[in-house]
Amino acid sequence: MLDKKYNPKEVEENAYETWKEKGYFASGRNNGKPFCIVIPPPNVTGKLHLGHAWNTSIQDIMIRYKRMQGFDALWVPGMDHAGIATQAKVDKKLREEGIDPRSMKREEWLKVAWEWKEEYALNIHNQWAKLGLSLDYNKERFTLDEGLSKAVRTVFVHLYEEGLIYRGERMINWDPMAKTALSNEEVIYKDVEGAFYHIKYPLVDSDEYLDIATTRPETMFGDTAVAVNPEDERYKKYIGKKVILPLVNREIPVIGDEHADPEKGTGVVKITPCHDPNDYEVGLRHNLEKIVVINPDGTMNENALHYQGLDRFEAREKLVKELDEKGYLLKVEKIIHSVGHSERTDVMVEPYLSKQWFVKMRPLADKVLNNQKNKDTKVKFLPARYEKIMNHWMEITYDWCISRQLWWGHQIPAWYKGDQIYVGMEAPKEEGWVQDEDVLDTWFSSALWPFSTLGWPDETADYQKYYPTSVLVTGYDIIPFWVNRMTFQGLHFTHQRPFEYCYIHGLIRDKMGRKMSKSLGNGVDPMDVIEEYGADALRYYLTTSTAPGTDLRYDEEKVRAAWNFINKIWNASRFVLMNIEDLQEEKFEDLSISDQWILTRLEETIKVVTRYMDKYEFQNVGSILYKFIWEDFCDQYIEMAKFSLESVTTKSVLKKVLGDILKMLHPFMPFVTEEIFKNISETPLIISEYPKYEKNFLFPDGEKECNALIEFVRIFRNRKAELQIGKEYKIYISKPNDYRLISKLLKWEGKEIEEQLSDNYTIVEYQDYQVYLYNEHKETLEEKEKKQKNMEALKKSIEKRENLLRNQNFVQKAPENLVNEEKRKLLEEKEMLKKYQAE
RNA sequence: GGGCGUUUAGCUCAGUUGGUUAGAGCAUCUGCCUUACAAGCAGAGGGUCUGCGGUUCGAGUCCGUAAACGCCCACCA
Repeated sequence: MLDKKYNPKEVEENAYETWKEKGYFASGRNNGKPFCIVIPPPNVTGKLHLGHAWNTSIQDIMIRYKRMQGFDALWVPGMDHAGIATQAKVDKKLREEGIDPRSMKREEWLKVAWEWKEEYALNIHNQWAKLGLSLDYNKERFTLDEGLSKAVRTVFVHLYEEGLIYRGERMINWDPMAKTALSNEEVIYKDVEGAFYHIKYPLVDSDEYLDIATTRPETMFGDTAVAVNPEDERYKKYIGKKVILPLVNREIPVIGDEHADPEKGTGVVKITPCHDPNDYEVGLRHNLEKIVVINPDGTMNENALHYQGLDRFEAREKLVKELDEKGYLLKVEKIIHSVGHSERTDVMVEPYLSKQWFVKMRPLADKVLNNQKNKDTKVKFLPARYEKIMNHWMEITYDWCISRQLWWGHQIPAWYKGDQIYVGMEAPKEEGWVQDEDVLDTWFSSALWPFSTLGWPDETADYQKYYPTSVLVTGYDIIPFWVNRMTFQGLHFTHQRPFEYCYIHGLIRDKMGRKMSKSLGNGVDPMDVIEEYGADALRYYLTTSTAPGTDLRYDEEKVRAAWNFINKIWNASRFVLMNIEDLQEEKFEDLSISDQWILTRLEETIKVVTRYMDKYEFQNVGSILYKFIWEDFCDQYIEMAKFSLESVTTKSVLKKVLGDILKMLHPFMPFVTEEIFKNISETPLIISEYPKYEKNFLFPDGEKECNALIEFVRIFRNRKAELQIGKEYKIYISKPNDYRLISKLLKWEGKEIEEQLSDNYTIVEYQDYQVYLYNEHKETLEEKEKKQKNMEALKKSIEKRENLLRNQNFVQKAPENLVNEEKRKLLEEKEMLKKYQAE
């Protein structure tokens, strides 16, 4: 029997271990159709946040639902090594211990990193358990494990051989803090305060000068030209002349190039090929000299005169001062402009000329775009509009810079010997080959996740059975990083989409709608929420509060409301359990109208819930179950059942309805439902069969009759409340009917009288039910006003309906049942009005 | 500059291919300790569905347009 109070801590304590030990999370337990989800692997950098809790709860609902429906459900767990992020954290930890991480040997450092990984993996496992996620731990993978590394090398070698991976010197995004290259997707543009520095570049052999506006004066040491637009009347006469680079006193040419926009700045732009992507292009067109002035760590190098060794921002400040003192600074205009920042370290990204590995994107992106045109093979987004985001990125794509100057990751399978280069699965056998020091972008391995976790490139049984996967669940923010890349790698290497559906959810925000972040201090730890309200309440709240694809504002009040709902279920279950203790064999004979009503409502609920579950519209499932359980089952049926608790039929119905409710709720709130279900079944709920819509439990006549009864009770209570009648009243039943159930429901404290009295009564009626209600007090003034209002509303409604029915367009074009319905209502309203008038 | 989203009750959000009087939770008001649950029960009030125009017998829903807020992309000397 259940405790008097619902206590999530007790309920959730041991269930997870039991499920896990008994093997219920494991795939391959039955011969059902495969249903597979691979978890978006969390980074081994920290703890899971609310976004993870949301993301994984959604997946667990899908998996538990399909498992109960008899699918062979596989949910693949795993984690991501998260290159830059993890390396940054490990380095930070080492520095705090007084160790310079870069002074370590690579192997030693990796040992520390793996220890870090183990520690955080344990942490994540504990959190998954708290959340109740039914992951198949037999299949767990890590992006750096052997199998996945093999997949990574296979893909790299293949793409290289196809010419889709190349090595080249390009302008890339450089993170001076992590000292590594980044892909374009890892650069976040932020508005920052900066300035246009107007600098005087004197023309050679002339008193004239050009006014150059730049936001980055410190790169001037690397200027190798000044550009004007060839169409610009103001400046085209200077093309071919030379200017003197201030302080450096180097002569550089004035060139004509369309990159110079007459509308922007002063119309004259300095060209620094090594420190600006556009300037780099200009440099190539005009064959300009390339001068690097900034070191990989963001300090100025030997080309920056006496600024050598200074940090780039410090150098800027001092240089501007010097230019001013020497009369080269014309003016400083403060501006707000957007500047690229590293996603992980948040430092300003430096455009940098560097030799890196790239994936040639165009052919791969085209595969995605073409595939999305095919209805049968495309990745189906839920909601569908997110397909546009994928397509957009695939249209504008750039070559993907995949090499990272890090230690934590898959080392690039390329070896060098002098000018020779070898790319292969293993190191060349001969002496003297040295492997590329760099590792691959984390997303390079994540992109293979849906098939590498299932054993690819080997044709394993799992790969054959579960691939392509059924659904991928992720937030819209990582479509460009991850969804796109999985899709093109999947299409290229497995010739199939990696997942049939891509279910997109939003981001979690705080109550004010702001992103949760450490700096704002508005983050919420899901473990704290679980501690207070339980995982079931958190899961139900997260998964039923918004429509797919929209953001969620975290609101503790709503978690409390979810808790409340569970408490209600708990109490209703207690009531049922304490009354079915002696039930031997279930019988569904001689069903009362209330039995028929709840059974019919149950079947209808099963039908609709199943439909929405199949569409993954959990918000709708949530509200339907909430209504059915709280209003239909608790407020109506249980109240009616109280008057026939000794009946085997009533007990049977209570048990059946409760059982099916628990089954439908289980994917959302696995712990509490399993705990209650123990009391009514030998079979664990997690592997029980999901309810099926059964027509032989539909009783439309009984349902209708019971609806009338419920409606009459509602009206009676309503009238009684309006008339402010207390316990003292008399009733006269004017139409013969079975009023026993009603009298119990209404707790008619008043006296039933045998004949009708003449005054101070109100008729309460609905369909076949009619009673005269006598109160001690006269009708109040408000009551009269109310009646008047009702009459007016009725008259209006009647008029509206009459007009509608007079409209031949409506009568002819609208569906017949709708027209009939209108007619029926019109009659009903007219009759009601008549009665009002008669009173 | 290009694209997307949001705008519905005091607050947070639902609202399916257009079809009863637009719903829920929380909050508010009234009355109840009715023995599963007072974290509850029975009732009540509260909406120009952002504005304007159109299509339609009928629009919160479809189309056009304007506004506010938010997001993504591009540019940013």
